[in-house]
Amino acid sequence: MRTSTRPTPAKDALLEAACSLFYTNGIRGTSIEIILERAGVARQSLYQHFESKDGLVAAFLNLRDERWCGWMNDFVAAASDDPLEQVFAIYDFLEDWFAQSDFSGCAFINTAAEYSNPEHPFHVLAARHKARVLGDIERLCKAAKLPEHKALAKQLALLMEGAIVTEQVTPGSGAAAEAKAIARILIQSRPQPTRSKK
Amino acid sequence: MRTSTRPTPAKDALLEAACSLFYTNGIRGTSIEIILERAGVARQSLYQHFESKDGLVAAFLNLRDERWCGWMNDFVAAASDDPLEQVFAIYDFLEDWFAQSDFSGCAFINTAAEYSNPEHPFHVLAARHKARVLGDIERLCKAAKLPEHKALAKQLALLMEGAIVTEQVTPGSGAAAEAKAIARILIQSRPQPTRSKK
DNA sequence: TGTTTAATAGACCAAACGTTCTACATTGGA
DNA sequence: TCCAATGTAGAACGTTTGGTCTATTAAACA
Repeated sequence: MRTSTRPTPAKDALLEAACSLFYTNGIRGTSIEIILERAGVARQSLYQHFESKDGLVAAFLNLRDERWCGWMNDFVAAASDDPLEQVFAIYDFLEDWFAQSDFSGCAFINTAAEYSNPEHPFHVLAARHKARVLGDIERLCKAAKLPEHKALAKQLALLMEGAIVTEQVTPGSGAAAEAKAIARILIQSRPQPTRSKK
Repeated sequence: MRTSTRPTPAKDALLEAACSLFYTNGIRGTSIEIILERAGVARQSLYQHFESKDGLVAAFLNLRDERWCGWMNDFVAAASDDPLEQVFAIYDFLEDWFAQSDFSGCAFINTAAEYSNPEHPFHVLAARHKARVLGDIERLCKAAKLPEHKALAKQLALLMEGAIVTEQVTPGSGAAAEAKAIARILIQSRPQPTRSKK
């Protein structure tokens, strides 16, 4: 057997350290050395559980995807019972996220930036994450009975990306509230749901 | 004298190579070695004209800022005589840019992602570029006599960022047209300029 | 003409990096 | 009790990286 598959203390510590360091310092900006130090784990343990740095990166991206989507969905679900309010709560979630001390933009945008080739495995994982988020937003729009919910979701997702990078490049710009305001206008200006149709 | 200051063939070749490589492969993803090879220039020539890799990076960022803003302003100016149409032309410019074969997102967003610390010199240059772009958009909005032109410009800039990263992570998503459509809605839903006021 | 100045080629260096290897300790079942 | 799994510490390896040093050439110019 080359690499273990079920979690162990060392593996967990490594993933946790990788998650934090890859996120804040980027992938190329984070050395194996620093990860080992942060995790308080022996060198060999890394290669016991991951076949290479790239393997650890992939694990980080998958974990981050799972966690981030969980955070957003949990926040939105807890924000209100009204499906329409849940849509707007997306941007309240962003505001919370931006206020976190270690906020460094979106891990997947950053990864796609570091690995520009769209066919690079890491870039593919980034695109997959964004597709998943878009799906979540579509679900919220549908639940709120908003007309053309898929088209609207694309717009709301674009606003989200805009808010994230604006806040990343220029912290304190209040981009989350800005995006929320735009979202409100977009939804208000929508054609009303035609309850006729046969 | 340590480093020359006026342009020379070798310096130009280096800057050109750096501009292209730093943009598409990122800063940490681009070695001095590859830059020298691409520029067809001797190793020593680099350190004759720039005090270090970081110096070359700074030169790249300044040049890129100058050029990109020039591209956008030229495009917009050439697009129409109508100031309002010029505002919308921002997103036509994006569409053109996205279609370029070497499109790799915004060099400054990418740089801010690679150097997450907002006080890092490169991050600062990124933020300064975005501030400059925002200023350009404000100018366009003001020329189009759009009410609350500064607040509107912030929204239009956010749409721009959203379009850029959406297209970067998921090429072919048509984010430029999407952003333009949202911009249209935003401008239409604005309060009309009150020509009364005293 | 002789002197800068910019350029070249390529050896060299120390550090960092990802990775492998060896040797040893702990621990929980079979 | 013994084995296998999981862990540790740390040396070592080959490569890459950013940067320096030396030596040489070619053109600009007073």
